[in-house]
Formats: sequence, structure tokens, C-alpha cells
Amino acid sequence: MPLDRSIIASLPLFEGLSPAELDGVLKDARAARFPKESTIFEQEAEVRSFFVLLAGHVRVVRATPDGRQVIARYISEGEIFGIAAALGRLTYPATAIAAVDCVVLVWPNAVWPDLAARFPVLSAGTFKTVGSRLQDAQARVVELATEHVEQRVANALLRLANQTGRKTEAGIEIDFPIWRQDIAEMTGTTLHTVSRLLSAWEERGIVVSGRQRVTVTDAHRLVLLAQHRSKD
Amino acid sequence: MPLDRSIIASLPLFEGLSPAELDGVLKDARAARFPKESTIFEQEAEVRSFFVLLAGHVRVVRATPDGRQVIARYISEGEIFGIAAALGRLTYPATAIAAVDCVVLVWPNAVWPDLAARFPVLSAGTFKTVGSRLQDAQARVVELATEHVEQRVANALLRLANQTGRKTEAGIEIDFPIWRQDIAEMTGTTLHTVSRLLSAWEERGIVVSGRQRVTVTDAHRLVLLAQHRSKD
DNA sequence: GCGCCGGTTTGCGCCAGCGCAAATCCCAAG
DNA sequence: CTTGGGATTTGCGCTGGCGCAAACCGGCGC
Repeated sequence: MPLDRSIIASLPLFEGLSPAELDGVLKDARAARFPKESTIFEQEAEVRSFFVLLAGHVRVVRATPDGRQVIARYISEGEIFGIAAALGRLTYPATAIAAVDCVVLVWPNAVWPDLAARFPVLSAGTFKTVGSRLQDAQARVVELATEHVEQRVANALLRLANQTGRKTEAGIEIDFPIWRQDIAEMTGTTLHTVSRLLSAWEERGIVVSGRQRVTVTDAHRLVLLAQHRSKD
Repeated sequence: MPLDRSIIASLPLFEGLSPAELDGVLKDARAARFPKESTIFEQEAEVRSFFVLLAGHVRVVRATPDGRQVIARYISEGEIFGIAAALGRLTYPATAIAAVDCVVLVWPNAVWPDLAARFPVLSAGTFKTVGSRLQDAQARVVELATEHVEQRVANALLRLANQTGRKTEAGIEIDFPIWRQDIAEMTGTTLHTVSRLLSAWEERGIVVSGRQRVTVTDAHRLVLLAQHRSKD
């Protein structure tokens, strides 16, 4: 396993583990590569593993019975995901797809109880991750329930820019291929509406976008759009 | 503390604890009564305690910066809530209000790490609870993103009926006072639309409703409404 | 260089559901 | 019994945003 141990050791999740302990944690793990657009695990499939993302970006998608789908979140480097087992589930609630070529650590889910018991740091860190996902999900519920499409799309772009933005001379570019349909599935709208919004924003100099690419050039005005109250 | 220990012992959360262990868990708890419509904890307030609901129903509400609010969930008897501390938060992300007169157990949040370490059953149970809340929240995201108001309201009523329904001769009655505005805040719509829907459903014999009261008389047809695809 | 294919843009018509406003109803206090 | 106020119902007009369809565009393979 030619993995850089020091990079792994520096992940927040493993903070506070001694090198020996880290060895113990990693003993049961294997590294795996997932090429762009390949499936890491599938919704409804039996839970066999949990994962830590070392490099790349992962898209987590929930499909509805009638074939529509919603992007639950993007996983960034260093995050733990696929932890359905720890939450007492037998099947994955969503599908995970590599948005770009990815490197992940994989543990068989059976080792979780042991790891969690031996390394409270891990358990607490996972609690924290789950907690922030819960916050996140509930914030999105509020957003979907109270805000207009324009605000939601603005918010989604801002979140992406914050989470995975790469600074370029033009502005903050979202660091993986994303197309209109994706943004629509993050915000509960249609690719048509997203396209219209991006076009309008591009005209006003707030974003620059093209095929599978979005760059936020004026984050400040985008924030204003995101906060815009219908009653002001 | 004139609390019926056996009732507490029978809660799923405490399953698997010996009577002695249960004593240890309860040693740090105190019981408290919250009258109808009183606030148990407030959004943004510093986290001081976590709670288990012994009797009653609690409404958990998130307020938006512009004064609108969204009902995150109703807590039923036996559930743990206000566990922001376990999730690494310093303030509560929402406000909890007693929907009816309530009895709760209260722990100072400082005892959580100790309890979690000493009683893995508690920790795992809380993980499970948080996991199911996360599922729930993400399911609501999908619902809000893909379904129409009619389906969302139908789903909300079905969830309430399942979670807290009381069988009467007329059908399944929701067991606490709930008004149109509440249902609107659970589903991201307005009380007007909810009222129109309930009126229409009442005409068709699917529900009976009145002031602060809803009874589902034909759950089967309500399920059909909830599942109705726009393209059928 | 050309054509194809999938992503993107844009126009157009429509309607679900919101906002406003008024009427009505029902409980509870007096 | 009467009255007041909050909950609920209902009508009406308007519009945000969807669905459909067509045009457009840019990269890639041949």
C-alpha cells in the first residue's frame, strides 16, 4: 500500500491518534481507486464497508421511486462517508459516485464497533460529522421550504465555492466537472431554470460558466442574491 | 422523584441496561414538567442539557433570519432530543416547544462524554437516533425537491398518523393539537393551501378535520395521494 | 475539416400555488 | 347568552417557474 501515511495522519478525523493507534486503525483498511463516474456504493445495497475519501470528489445521490434524483451532498477530501452501518442501517440510503478519479480508504463495516470502542476519538469525530450532516440537511429543508429558486441556486453555488472552490484569476472556480442538471438536482429545480439563472448572472458579471464549469467572479453580489428577501 | 422507574427502563434507548446501570444513568438526571406551549430550549442558546421525553409531544422549530419558521420534527414519547452537545455543537440549532403538557428527563450536557463512554448501549442508541433523524431530514429534502404540495401534505399527515396517531372510531386521529399553520410549516407551504387541501379531502371523505384537530379516515386513499405521480 | 452527440440556451404557454382580502366559524371568557 | 378574537375557509388575480420544443454550440471521433 504505497499511501502517504503522513497525509492520512493529518486528517481531522484521525487527529489525536498516536502513530501506533493509527496503525491499528489502518490495519483493517485497504486503499481503492475509483475512476471518474464509477459507482462506489449503490442505494439500497447491503452495507459492507465504510470509506474515507483521500483524493477527489464524491457525489452522493438519492433516487426517488419515480426515477428523479436529488444530490444529497458532495464529499470532499478527508471526509468519512458511507457510515450507514454506524447509524444502525443495513442498506445504503443513497448512491455514491466518483465525480472525478478518486482514492479512498475502505474498511469492512464489521470492524466499526471494535474501532469505535477502541478509539473514542474516532467515534466522537464521526458523531461530529453526522451531526454536521444533520445540520446541513435540516438547513436545506428550511431553504427548500422558504426560499425561492434563485436564492437556492445562489446558495448552492456559494456552498460549492466554499467547500471545493479553487482560486483562479477570474474568481473562484468549482473544482470538479458540474453540469446544469447537477445544480438543478441540488436545488430542487430544473436544468432550464438553472441555465436561465446562470445566463442572467453571467450578463451581470456575477459568474462565468461554460460546459461543466462554473466560476464565481463576484461572490459578494452572489451572497446578496442568496439573502435577498422577497419583502424588501 | 416519583417517577415510575419501570416505564423508563422499558424505553428502547435504555434497553440492555441492568437496573444498577440504569441507576447510574439516572443519577445525574432530574425530571421536569413543561406546560403546553412552553419553551424547553431555544435556538442559538448555549447548550446546557439534553433530554428524554417521557410524556407528551414536543415540536422542534427552526426559525429563518427573516422570521419565517419551519417545523423540523415532532418528538414522541421515549425519544432523546436536544443532543446538540453529543454532536459537537455549542448552541442549539432549533427551538423546542412543548406541544402539550410534557414530562422530560434532563441531564446536564457535561455528563454526556462520561455516560457515552460508560454505556456503549447509550452511545449506539443515540447514534441510531441521529442516523434516523438524518435519514428523515434527507428524505424531506428529496420530498421538498421533487414532490408537489398535495403529496407533501399527504405525506406529512401520514407520518404524523403513524408516529402519534390514536385510533378512534372515525379513523386515526393525530394525538395533539395541530393547526393549519403547523402543517404548512412542516411542508413548506401556506396555511391557505393546507386549508384548501383539507377541505377538498374532507369532501372526498379522506379526512375529518376541525380546529386544531385532524383525523385520517381513509389512510389508503391518502397513501395514493401521497404517491401520486404527476405523469400518470 | 466535417458531422455527430450531448450539453446548453432560449422562447413560449400554462398552471400550481401564493398573496391578499374578506367572510365565516367556533371556542372561551364574561 | 353574548361578544371578541383567533382559527379556518374561500374567492380572486397574479406570477414564478415548470414543461415542451427548438435552436444553438463546442468538443471529439472519423
